[in-house]
Amino acid sequence: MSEKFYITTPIYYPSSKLHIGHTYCTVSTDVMARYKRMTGAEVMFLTGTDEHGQKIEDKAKEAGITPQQFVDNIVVAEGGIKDMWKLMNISNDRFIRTTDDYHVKSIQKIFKKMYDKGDIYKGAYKGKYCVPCESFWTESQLKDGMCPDCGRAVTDAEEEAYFFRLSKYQSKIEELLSTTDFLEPASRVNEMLNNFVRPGLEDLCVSRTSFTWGVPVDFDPGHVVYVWVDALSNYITALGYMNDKYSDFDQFWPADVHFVGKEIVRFHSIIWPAMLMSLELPLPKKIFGHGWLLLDGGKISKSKENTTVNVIDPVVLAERYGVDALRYYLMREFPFGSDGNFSNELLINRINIDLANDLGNLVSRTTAMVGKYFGGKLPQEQTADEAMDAELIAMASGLKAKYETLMEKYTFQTALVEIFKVIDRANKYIDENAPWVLARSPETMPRLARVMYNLLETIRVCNILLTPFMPATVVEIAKQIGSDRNLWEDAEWGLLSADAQVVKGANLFPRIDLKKELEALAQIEEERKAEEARKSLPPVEVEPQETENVDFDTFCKSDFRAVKVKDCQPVKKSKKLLKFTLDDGTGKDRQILSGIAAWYKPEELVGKTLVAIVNLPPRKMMGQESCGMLLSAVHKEYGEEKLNLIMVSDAIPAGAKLC
RNA sequence: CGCGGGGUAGAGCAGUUCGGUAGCUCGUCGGGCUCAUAACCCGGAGGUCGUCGGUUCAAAUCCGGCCCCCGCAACCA
Repeated sequence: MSEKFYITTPIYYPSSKLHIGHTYCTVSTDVMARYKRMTGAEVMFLTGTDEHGQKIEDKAKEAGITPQQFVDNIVVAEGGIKDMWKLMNISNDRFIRTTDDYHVKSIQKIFKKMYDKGDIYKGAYKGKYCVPCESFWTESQLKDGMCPDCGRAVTDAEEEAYFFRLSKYQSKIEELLSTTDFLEPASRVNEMLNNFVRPGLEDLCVSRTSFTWGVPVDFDPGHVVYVWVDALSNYITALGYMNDKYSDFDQFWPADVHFVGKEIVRFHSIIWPAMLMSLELPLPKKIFGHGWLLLDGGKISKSKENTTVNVIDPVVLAERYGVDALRYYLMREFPFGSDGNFSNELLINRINIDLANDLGNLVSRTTAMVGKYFGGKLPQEQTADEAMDAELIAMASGLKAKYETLMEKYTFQTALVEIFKVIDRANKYIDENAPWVLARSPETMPRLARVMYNLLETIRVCNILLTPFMPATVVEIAKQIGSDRNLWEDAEWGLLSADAQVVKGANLFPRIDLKKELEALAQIEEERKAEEARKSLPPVEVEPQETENVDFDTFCKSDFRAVKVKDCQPVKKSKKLLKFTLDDGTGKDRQILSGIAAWYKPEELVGKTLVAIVNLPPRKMMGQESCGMLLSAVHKEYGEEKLNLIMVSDAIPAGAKLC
């Protein structure tokens, strides 16, 4: 009986378009799934979408459509998530949507089962409530003790809700994380233990009454199941747990691995196993938290205003460079498990160096020579040269075992590095043997034939191992070298049939002009941004005016003065604050901190005459005292906040009162 | 002492689990080749592996102190 392998991506939240980070995660999972399938395992590869929740309900309302229509647009409509995975050549066996009927019914049963067991109980959700917004907030979400949305006062309030007894499983979870390799990479384990588990797990609120777009709690109208139970359970409902839609739960559960982004490691390594313990089901064998793709801005464009010049739309990138090139880059550039910097420049360089210069060129020069010297078919008479051939053959022969070890550990980057070491060696082998010299004399033709054969064999073995990463390209390469031995068990030396028909095909990976391409991408991105802004947002937006009057005396108490900037510095560790040393006419320096670092460079403000209110009580920010506040005009352009400091004529002396 | 990640050649990174000649890509300088996608191959220059101390025959790697950077958080009068 063959080994089974169940692997999943997270189910993504379709509140807007997916980006390259989602692609990264899904491609990784696909690579692993394809690898396992290749080795003969019975694979179940699941991905999907998490479609409920307040945010989607709100967005749908905004757009004037039903939540179901809204998610359909993003998930199944043309250019939606399903299309995107098709484009990326994702080989998922199943796609679950939490709005699928069978899932909804299963969730209700799961919820009931945990309730009947006593692991879910009815309690009160205590929090701060903003009446106008009809929203609950936690203490930490509040802004200066006020509603973060509207800025108005909040009141203590309680709402009836269901809770999951997470606390009950504390010690079991702690043991699971600290004594097994359930969660990888290990660096994430400490994070979980120190931050969440050891301080104590609190019971988890698993229902809401504040919105309706969710799975209804069938025994208590008005309540809907909150994200934890609804979303995490997808991994079992998609196999048919508590539903009739599928029936392979017994075959595939427990999952062999859940690939997840580091932001949701917490849910998968703490809440999910606790839920499964409650349901008395086996736990998945592993949670693997991969890293994030970070964007490095400002590298290409120096402009402060527009730092995001990287096109990160995977569709655009795949269209321009090919799906396989993009897949390769994602898997080759970053160690799976830690963060990496995504940039278009790295992408293009990687394609040029590895795929065009090394792999593509190797295939090209090899097939060209077999065509040129032998008309596409190698003769039987071949002469080996032990000294010349040994290293190449050894490397190619040993590759499969190395590769397997690395793939089993999810170290995709290193696996690819190993393959390309062999490809590099083959390029060198050509130089060492100088086939063009061998071709000059009839006596050396048998040797030439052997050299060619060794090259074809090397390409064939590498090509097989590249299958999970570049599923389309490997088919083309196999065709060019005339190989019909392309399976996992064929990744051994010496299997290419004697009468293989070699044909030189089109270039697999044309070289890309880096400079031109970066410019083109920057332009696409700019156009896209402008387009979006025009479509969805007003060009200029200002705050609505206050309707309440302020009495004259109160107004007069505010002391506004002209001040001159003597010095201005960024505040350490703060992205937003600038520290001003000001001349306010009193002869004593005044220090004010202002959150405007996003709009101004410190040095450009020195010497300017600004307006400040000087009789506000001093306030500490980031450990420093701020005495007053600088006045600015604020508005929005295409949804983007704009801020302009009030600058007045330098003819006005420091300390002049404004009234 | 809020939590975590990191500091290795001009740039970008691997190596740190389990100490033993410091490696890869780009760039740069010089050479070779002409089969190939102006690609390929060889060689050179360039590193006190953040810093100080400890353990050791031996430290990028283990231990301790410190400095700096980046996320999260906080702050944003």
